[in-house]
Amino acid sequence: MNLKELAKHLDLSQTTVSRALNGYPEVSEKTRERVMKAARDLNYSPNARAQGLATGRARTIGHVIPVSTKHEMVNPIFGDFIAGAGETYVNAGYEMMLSLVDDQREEDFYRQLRARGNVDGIIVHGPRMADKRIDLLNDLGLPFVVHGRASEVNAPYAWVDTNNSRAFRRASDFLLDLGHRRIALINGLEFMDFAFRRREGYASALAARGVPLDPALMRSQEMTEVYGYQTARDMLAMDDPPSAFLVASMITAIGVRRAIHDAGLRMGRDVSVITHDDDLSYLENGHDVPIFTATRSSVRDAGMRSARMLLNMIRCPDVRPEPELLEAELIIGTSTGPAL
Amino acid sequence: MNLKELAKHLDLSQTTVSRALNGYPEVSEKTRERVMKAARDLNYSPNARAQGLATGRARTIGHVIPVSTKHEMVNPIFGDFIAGAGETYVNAGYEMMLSLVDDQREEDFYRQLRARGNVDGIIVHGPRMADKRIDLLNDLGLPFVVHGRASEVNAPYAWVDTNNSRAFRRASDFLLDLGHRRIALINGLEFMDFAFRRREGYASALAARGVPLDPALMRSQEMTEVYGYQTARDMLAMDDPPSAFLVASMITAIGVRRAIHDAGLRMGRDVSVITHDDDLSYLENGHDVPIFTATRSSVRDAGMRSARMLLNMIRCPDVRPEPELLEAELIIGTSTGPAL
DNA sequence: AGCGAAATTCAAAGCGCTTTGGGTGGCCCT
DNA sequence: AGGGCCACCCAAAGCGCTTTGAATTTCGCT
Repeated sequence: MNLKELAKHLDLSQTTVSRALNGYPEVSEKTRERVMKAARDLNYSPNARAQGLATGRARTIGHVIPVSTKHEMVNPIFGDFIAGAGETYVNAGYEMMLSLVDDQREEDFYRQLRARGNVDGIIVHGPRMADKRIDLLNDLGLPFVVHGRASEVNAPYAWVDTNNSRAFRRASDFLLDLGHRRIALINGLEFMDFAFRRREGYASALAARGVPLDPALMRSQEMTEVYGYQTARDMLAMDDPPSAFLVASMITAIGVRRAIHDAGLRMGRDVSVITHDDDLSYLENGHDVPIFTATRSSVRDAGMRSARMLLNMIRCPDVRPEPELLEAELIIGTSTGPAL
Repeated sequence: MNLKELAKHLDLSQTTVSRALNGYPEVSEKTRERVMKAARDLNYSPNARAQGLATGRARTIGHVIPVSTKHEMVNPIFGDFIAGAGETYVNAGYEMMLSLVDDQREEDFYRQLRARGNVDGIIVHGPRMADKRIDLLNDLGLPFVVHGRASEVNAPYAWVDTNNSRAFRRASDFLLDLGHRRIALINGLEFMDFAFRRREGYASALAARGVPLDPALMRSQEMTEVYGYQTARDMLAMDDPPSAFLVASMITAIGVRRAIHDAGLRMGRDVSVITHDDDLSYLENGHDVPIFTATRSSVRDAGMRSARMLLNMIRCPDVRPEPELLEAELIIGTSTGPAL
């Protein structure tokens, strides 16, 4: 069933039918009703490609997740981010296209995305510190929103980000206030911008109290459970072990907790742990009492905000969007206590 | 830059340029070279929508994830599945479209997907036991592959699934062999097909040894960490607590482990735990020695297989694909031991 | 009844590509 | 020299929609 057939069936021109369906005023209410009903009955939906070709807009948003050959893990926050964004798209009548792109051929990929015209805008995931993609996308003139930021990029661009440095500075202060001085940082990969910022927050807090940074207490890796376990285990076995851990994700923190247990210690008494909590749906941080003291910021919410921002940019191309900096809450759980 | 411009630039017809780019034989190697080079230089890529309109194929696969208003969690396995499938699509020149669809309006949604023609095929996620979608999709004639199966559906369809009942039967047998008789099942939502099958495997193993099923030891919920924790905590507080837990996911098993620790018990000595392990990239089950005894089946691999199967179906519409039943490995870790 | 404006409706062009159904020229063969 | 066959290239139609510009109908008023 296509427009032509529907029009013939109704004994109307394609023009009128198209206008009736798209809510144009030049068509009488009576015929509009008639057209709508017929469309429903024959369950007609316009062909998206044809519509796109005619209008020049794809009504599709691209989500591009970089995968490097070395680190091909898909960040577990992805599902929740998508859930938040997806909801927004559905309501606005947009589709969501997903692309995993090898960071070797990123540039090519974005150019093609533009040329092939299958998206009206894109969401950039996992920005690196001096991410080349931002300048490239600005050049291409394709609307985009970055989930996160790229520290060394000066050009303006739209982003939605958690205040990572502030969050980790507060978390560090909290531990310092409890008397901790040997505080380990179990960070994400530090070429990722968020991880870099978290380290900055941590470092500035320590510096403000005159606590020297100890490279032996700072690790940076992909945020798996095993990474948390091994790192904590190794650090706890040091001559001068940390009394507290600042951890970049719940998953990693769970590994840290395992190492603490294995070492026969108790979390929150013998060793303190603060983690960042993305508020993932399947990984609630305890129910009544939080397990981990945590800096919490909902990634699902970030997804919703990013999507909304991007749709606005597409709708009104000339208003420059205000970036959104989301503050993380500091949630006090049972995983922290005074230094012994 | 579009085909017309490129053709004019080369002083050739659109036909020839199109044919040169698409590898048709009716064009001399010399001009093909020339066309290719020009396309690269001017970085021309054909407009996907126009191409789709002309060919009638979208070169896009839809992934449909059901979200109910009650259970709006996105399954954490999703990222890994997508990673597996995505790789396959990239190599085949296909795009991936994601849709979150409320299970209230599923039927409508699939009809529209078909009518709007923005995908050539779809992957069905999270099949329920008597999933209506399968009959619907068979009617619609849109190629599809189900990740999982739907027990009460008789019509033939293409699927890729783990042998969940076998896996849980083996796991149960393993526990029974160790002398356990009070074995708790902490399952996923049992209207989900995989969860139903797992319970069957568990039940049949117990039945075969004459161990009666105890409803007090069987729980069915969305597979979060907190669910595992609360359930295990409650069960361990029973007068006649279980000596072993059979758990539906690593995340949930981590909650179970937490409850065991909190109760002052040791996993693998005082209480045994077996979990299903989807082999997620960020949640490796220990490094050298597995933490959990587990039934393991890579969901990433399932993603790759599903994608390949679907692409084959699209390529050769008349060969009926062979469904793939993947056996889970039983990995022996440190979380199980003889019953006391 | 007649006129102009407003309300409807329509035919046709165009979006950027693929593909059908010819053309044109070169070359071999008789 | 002339016919036939390739190899190569082209013009134009068509995919299903939107939108422009024009045609038709309706209606209020004088």
